[in-house]
Amino acid sequence: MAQKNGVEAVREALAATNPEALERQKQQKRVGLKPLPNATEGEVVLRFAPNPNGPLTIGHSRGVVINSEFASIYSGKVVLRYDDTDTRVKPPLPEAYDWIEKEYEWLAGRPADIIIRASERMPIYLEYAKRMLEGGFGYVCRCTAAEFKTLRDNSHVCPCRARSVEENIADWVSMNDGDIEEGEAVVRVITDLELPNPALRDWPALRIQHTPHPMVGDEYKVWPLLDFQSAIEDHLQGVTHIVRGKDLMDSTRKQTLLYEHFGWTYPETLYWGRVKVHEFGGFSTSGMRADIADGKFEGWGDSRLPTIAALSRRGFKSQAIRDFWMDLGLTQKDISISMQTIESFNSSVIDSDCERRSFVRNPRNLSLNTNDLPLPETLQIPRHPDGEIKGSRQWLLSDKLVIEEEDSAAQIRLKDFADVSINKKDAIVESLEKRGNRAIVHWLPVNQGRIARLTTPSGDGFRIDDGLIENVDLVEGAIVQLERVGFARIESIPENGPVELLFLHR
RNA sequence: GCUCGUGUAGUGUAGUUCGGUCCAUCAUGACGGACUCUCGAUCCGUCGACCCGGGUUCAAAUCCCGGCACGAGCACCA
Repeated sequence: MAQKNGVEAVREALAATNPEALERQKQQKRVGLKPLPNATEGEVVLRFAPNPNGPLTIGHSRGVVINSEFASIYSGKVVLRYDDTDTRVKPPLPEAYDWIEKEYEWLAGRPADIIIRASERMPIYLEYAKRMLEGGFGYVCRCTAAEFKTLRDNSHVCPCRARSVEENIADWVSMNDGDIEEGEAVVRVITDLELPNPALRDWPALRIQHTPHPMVGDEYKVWPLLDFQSAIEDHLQGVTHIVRGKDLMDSTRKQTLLYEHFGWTYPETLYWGRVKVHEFGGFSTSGMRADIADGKFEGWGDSRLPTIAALSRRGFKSQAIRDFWMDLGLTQKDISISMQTIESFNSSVIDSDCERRSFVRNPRNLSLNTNDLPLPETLQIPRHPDGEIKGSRQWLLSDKLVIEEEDSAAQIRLKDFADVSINKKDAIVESLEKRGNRAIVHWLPVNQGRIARLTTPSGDGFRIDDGLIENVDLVEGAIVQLERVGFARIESIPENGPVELLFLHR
């Protein structure tokens, strides 16, 4: 119509039939999370359930941020639950429980409302397993994994299903007594074998593990798998909404089947997609754990690792990580993002309260030739160029100074000081006023500097820049912006030896 | 292979429920400029997208059908 009769004709037609369409606002980007389905203010219970086989990674931080944000929107609660019911494949790391608790609090800005460890609640899960067997909707399967897979893939009934409740209970007791070896029995949930997704058919709920648990020892011989433990616990904690990765979609379906057996209603469930960061690839906790053991990394806080510990150590603020995830929102799309994006959020958070310092890499020594011009004895340089931080740093001028070798040019401007020309080992002052468009470089009077070393994660290793840092109010742990270099964290200021600087980002 | 999910600029993201000034939002990025005694910050501008093909309709990013691509699950891991 618009083509034939013009836009006005469309307007008129719409005015007659659908006036609202004309008043539509210009598009705007929705900010914040979409509302949770079926959520009641004050009654929302969410959960964040990591495996404590290592500290939290960037990947986990999405779960912390999204769940805690929803909780805050609805004045709800978040249950921090340690899913530590695997003693062998991904065994828990005892220190990780405390780490995760602290990292959760750091990321969310407040502690989790409830903290529970699955391994401490084993009697409950075992009791529910027994009820399942007694109720006839679960059975002990003595097939090997391979045998069962063949049956399952062909929708054939496992012969173990035909056994009586009494036989099942007898096996169950033997399993728990440790009389059946690992791999020789498993408890399954009875489902419809015609389910289109083979993964759901008679799925395994508990298996035998004789390896001692790092936290509770060898008290239990039968351990629940994630889908069983998680399902029971979500119900017990009154979880109303589950927000998790979409790799767990099949878990939702399995757990829903179990809920139906028990007569419970499954929580509302939302998902996010897989995330990769260009610089890191995926975030495998087990992989990192192995690499650390192999000595490839210095520890969980190694600045090359995508752990929260490393990020925080380098100087990323939790606010930036929250802003980042909130900007992404909750989508099921698999994405691959760049650290640059997170860095940009971090810059916005830290720039206005980071003091500036001069750090001269690869220093070239020069003598200051005053050229008979009257020079001040000291220089006053702002701590922050935009006055976000009041006050100035004071430099005592001396007759020796350094610039970066790479900045060597015939004529340069020593930032906040003077135009000089370089002649062999001399820096000859030409003017205190800035004239022309010569390059402005950062520099340092030699006696104002202190030996320092800047470490930058680079590929599999590190890049080290030795240099001189401005020795004014250096505070261990502080993040400063090294002029023309980038943000860095002051790692340590030893009595003797170089100040250690860890590069953050530009 | 089977099951499930997802496709909007380089990267992310809004809009899709309920079709309508949507020549499609915002951020980040790249490029250019202004400002600034940092290569930072700030400001201005430019670039750049509805997976493909049909269909319904006055009108499709949005609804329908069919493809294609990508991802995940198919563990006695979480």
